[in-house]
Amino acid sequence: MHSFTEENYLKAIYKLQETNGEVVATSALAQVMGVHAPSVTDMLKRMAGKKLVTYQKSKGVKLTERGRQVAVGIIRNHRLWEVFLVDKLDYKWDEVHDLAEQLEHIHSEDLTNKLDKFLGFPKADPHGDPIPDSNGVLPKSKAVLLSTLKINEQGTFTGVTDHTAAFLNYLDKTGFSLGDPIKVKGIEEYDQTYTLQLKGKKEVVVSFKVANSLLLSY
Amino acid sequence: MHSFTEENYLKAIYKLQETNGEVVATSALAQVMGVHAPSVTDMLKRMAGKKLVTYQKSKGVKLTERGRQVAVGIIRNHRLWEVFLVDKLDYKWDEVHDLAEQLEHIHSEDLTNKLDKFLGFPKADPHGDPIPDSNGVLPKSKAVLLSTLKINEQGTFTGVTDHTAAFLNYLDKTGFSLGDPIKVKGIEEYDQTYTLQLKGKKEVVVSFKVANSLLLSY
DNA sequence: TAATATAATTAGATTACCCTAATTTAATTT
DNA sequence: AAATTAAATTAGGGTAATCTAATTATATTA
Repeated sequence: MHSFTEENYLKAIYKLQETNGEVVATSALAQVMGVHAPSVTDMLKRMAGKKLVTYQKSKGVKLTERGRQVAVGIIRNHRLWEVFLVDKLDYKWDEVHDLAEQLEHIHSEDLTNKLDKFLGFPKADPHGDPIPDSNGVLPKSKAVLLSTLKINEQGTFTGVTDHTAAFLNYLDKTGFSLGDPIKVKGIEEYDQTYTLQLKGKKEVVVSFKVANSLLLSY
Repeated sequence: MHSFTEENYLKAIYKLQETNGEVVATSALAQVMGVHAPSVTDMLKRMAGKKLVTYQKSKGVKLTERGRQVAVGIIRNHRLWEVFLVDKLDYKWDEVHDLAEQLEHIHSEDLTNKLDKFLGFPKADPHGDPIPDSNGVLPKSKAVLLSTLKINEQGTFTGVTDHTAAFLNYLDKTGFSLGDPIKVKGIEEYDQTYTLQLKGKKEVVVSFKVANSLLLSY
C-alpha cells in the first residue's frame, strides 16, 4: 500500500495537472503540499522509483497511469465520504472537507463500493464535484462558469470552483443552493458585478469573483 | 494529536492492563504490537515524555489518566465503526475488525458523536463488546463465561472473548447468534465438552475452548 | 546464595519525510 | 549573448519508528 503522504502528493499532482496543464512544477507542488521545495524533490524521486510518477530533473512531474489510478481512487473515496457526512450525519457542505481528507485514506476498495451502494450511487459530492466510478472513470463535466454567461442566459447551479468554507458560507447566506436555477439579469460594465435571479425570483448582486466560482449546467 | 502508532500502543497497553493486571511488560507489548522489544522500550520513553504512560526502566508501563482517556476514545471509535459497517453496510461480524482498525484513528470527537447518534446510540458492537460513552466511561460487563455454568443453567449469549474470524465463522455455521438464549444440557467429565441447547431447541456439542470463549448474561 | 535463564536496555543503523543553506540549472531581461 | 533573477537540486541534518547485536538487570533454580 501507499503511505498517506504519497497519496496526498498523488492527489495534488492530479489536481495540478487538471488545472495547470500536463507537467507540474516542484514549486507548485511544494506550495499546495505546504512543504519546502527540497522535500518535494526528495519525495518525487521516491515516487518515481515506485512508478507512480515520471520525473525528470528540473523538468517537472507527470503521473503514470498507475499514479493516476491511485489518485482518482482517493478522489472517489473523498467525495463519497463527503456525501456520507452530509447526507447521513447532517454535516453542512462547508464542514466536511477536513474529515474527508482523513477518511479518503481508508484502504479498502470493498468498503468504498459498499459505501457507494449505501449512498445510492451518487453522481456528485455535496459541492457538485463528480464522483469517479469504480473503474476510475471520472465523467467530464459540461458545466460552465457563470462568468461566461451573457445577459438573460440561465442554467442550473451544479458546482463551485472555490471550496473554502468562507465561500460556501457566503453562498448559503446569500441564498444559493445546489440544483437551483440561476438567471443572469444584468452585468455591470464598470466593475463586472452580476445581477442574478435565483429560485423564487429573488435577485442578488454578486462580484466577478463570485460569478467566476459558480458552475452552471443546462 | 497523537500518531496512529502511539494510539495503537495505548490501545494495546489498555487491553493488557484489563486482562493481565495493572502493569504491562515490555515483552508482552512487543508481542501484541508485532515489533521487537527494543522498539517498545524506545517508544515507551517517548510516550512517557508526553505523559501518556508512566514508565520505569525494567519495571513495566501503566497508562496515565490522559493515556487511558485516549485509549478508551479509540475503543469507542472502533466499536462504533464496527456497528456502522455491520448495520449500515451489511458487513458480517467476522469481516469488520481490520477496517475498524483503520477507521478508529479518524480524529474528530464531533464525528464520533454524530456517528453514535446516526447509529441510534448502540450499547455494544457486533461482537457484544460494550461501547464507551462520550465521557470515556465503559460500562462494566456482568457477563460470565459459559464455561463457568453448571448443568441446566442458562443465559443470553451476549459476547465473545475470541474475536478471530475463524471462531466467529464457526459460531455462524454452528447456529450461535448474539442475543439468543443458551442452556447447558450436559458437561462431559472426561474431556469437558458441553452439550448446549440453542434457540429453537437445537442441541450442539462444543469443546471447552468454545465454552470458554462465549459470554452469557442473565 | 551462586549459577543460570529470561527479560529489558543500550548502542548503532535504517527508512520515510521533512528542514536550512549552498549550489546549480533554467528562464528572463538587458 | 551576457547578466540577472527565479526555480530546482544537492549536501548535510533532524525526528519517529523500526531493526540487530551486545550488554545489563531481574527472576528462577539448583
